[in-house]
Amino acid sequence: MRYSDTHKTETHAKLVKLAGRMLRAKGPDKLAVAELMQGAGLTHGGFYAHFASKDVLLTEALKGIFADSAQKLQRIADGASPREAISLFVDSYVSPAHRDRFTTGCPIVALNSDLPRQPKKFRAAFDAGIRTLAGTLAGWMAAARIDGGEALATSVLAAMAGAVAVSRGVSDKRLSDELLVAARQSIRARLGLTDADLSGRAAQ
Amino acid sequence: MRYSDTHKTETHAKLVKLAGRMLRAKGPDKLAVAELMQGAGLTHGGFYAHFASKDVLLTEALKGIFADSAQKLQRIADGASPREAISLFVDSYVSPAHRDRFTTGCPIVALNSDLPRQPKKFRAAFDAGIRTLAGTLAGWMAAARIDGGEALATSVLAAMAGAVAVSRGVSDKRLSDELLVAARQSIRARLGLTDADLSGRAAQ
DNA sequence: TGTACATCAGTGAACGCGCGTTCACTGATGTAC
DNA sequence: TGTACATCAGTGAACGCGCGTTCACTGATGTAC
Repeated sequence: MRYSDTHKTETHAKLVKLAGRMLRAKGPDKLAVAELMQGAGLTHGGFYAHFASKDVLLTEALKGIFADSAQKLQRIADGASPREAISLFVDSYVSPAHRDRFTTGCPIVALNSDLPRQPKKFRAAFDAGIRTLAGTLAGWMAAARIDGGEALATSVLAAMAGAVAVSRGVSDKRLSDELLVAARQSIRARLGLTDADLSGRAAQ
Repeated sequence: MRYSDTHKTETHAKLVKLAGRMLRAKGPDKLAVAELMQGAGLTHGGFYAHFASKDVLLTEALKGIFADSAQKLQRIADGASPREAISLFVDSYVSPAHRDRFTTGCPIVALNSDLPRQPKKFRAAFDAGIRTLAGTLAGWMAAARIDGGEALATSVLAAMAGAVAVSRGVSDKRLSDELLVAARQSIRARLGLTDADLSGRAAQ
C-alpha cells in the first residue's frame, strides 16, 4: 500500500492529538505506546517511524496542548474588551464543566504534580506553556489597567488550576461545586471584576 | 534472629513513614516496593509480611501524611489566636521553603494531579484528608469571624496548593518567588488578614 | 508499453527490563515436657 | 536441666506481566530504462 504525500504528516498529527488527550486522562507514565497506536488504528511497531522515543512524543503532545490552549485564549479575546476576556476566561476555567473535562481540560490541572518527576524537556515545555498563558493574561490585565504584572497573572492561573484540581479530588459534589464558586468569586474580586464585566457569550 | 515484641510494629511504622516521603517525591507509580524496602534496610520479600499489597501501603502512607499535617496545624494553633493561626498557616504554606520541600510538603501539592488515576481507597483517603484540613481551617475562620464556611476554606486551600505546585513548575526563580508573594497577598486579602495579624513565631 | 527495482508507512514477532508478588527457607529464641 | 519443637520477621530466588524498543518483513505504487 502506497500512501499520499500528506499521509504520514496526517498520521503524525493524529497521533499527537490523541496523545494529548490520553496524556491528560492517564498521565505521562500510564500512557502506553501500544494503546496509543491501537487507538489510532495502527500497530505499535509503527510508532518509531514517527517518534524517536516515548519522551519525544510526550513533549510534542504537551506542546500541542498548550498551543491549543493559546488558540482558545485568542478566541476568547476576539471581539471582547480586555475586561470581558478576563472575565470570560476566569468563569469558563473555574467551572464544573472544566472540572469534568478530563481529556481536554487545562494541562496545568491535569499534570502539575507529575511535573517534577518528568524529564527536562517535558518540564521545559510545561514551563514555556505556563509562561505563554500567563503572558497573555498579563497582557489583558495591563490593557484593563489591572496592576500586578506577570507575577499576579501567574498566581491567578495557579489559583484557578488549584481550584479545578482540588474540585476533582473532592467526592462531595456539592462541596466541589461550592468551592469552585468561592474560588471564582475570590479571583474575580482580586482582579476587580464586577458583574458588569460578565458577558453573555458562551464559555470556551 | 528473634525480635522484640514491638519490633514488627516499629518496622511497620518506619516503612509507612519512609513511604510517605517517597510517595511525595516520586509519586504513587514510581514508588517501587524493592526500593522502599532497601531504603529501610530490608529485602523486598519481607514487604508482604507488613502489607497485603502496594496499594494498601500507599493508602496507609497517605493517611499517615495527612495525620502529620493535621498535627502540624494543631501545633500552629497552639497558643495563637485564630487570626494568628490562619496568618501563620498561609505564610508558611505559600512559601519558597515549602516549594523546595518535595519529600515533606503538603500532599495536595505533591499528588493532586495523580489523584484521578489512583484506586478508590487512595482517592477516598485523599478526599478525607482534604476535608479534615479544610474543616480545621474553616473552624479557625469561624472563630475569627471570617465568613465563607467550608467552601471558602477549601478554595483557599486549593489556591495555596495551586500556587506552590505552579511555583515548582516555573523555572525562572524570580518569577516563582514573585508568584508566591502575589498568591500570599491575594489569599491574605481574601481572608481580611492585615499585617497586624502577622506573628513573630517561626513557620511550620 | 512492459519489466525490474526502489521506496516507505506500516506490520507483528521478539527482546529486555522493571516491578509487583509468591514462596520455600533461615535462624534465633521461646516453650513444652 | 536438657532436648525437641513451634514461632515468625526477614531472606532471596523465581515468576509473570506490562511496556518501551528493535527489526526483518510486507505490499502497494512510483520510477528508470
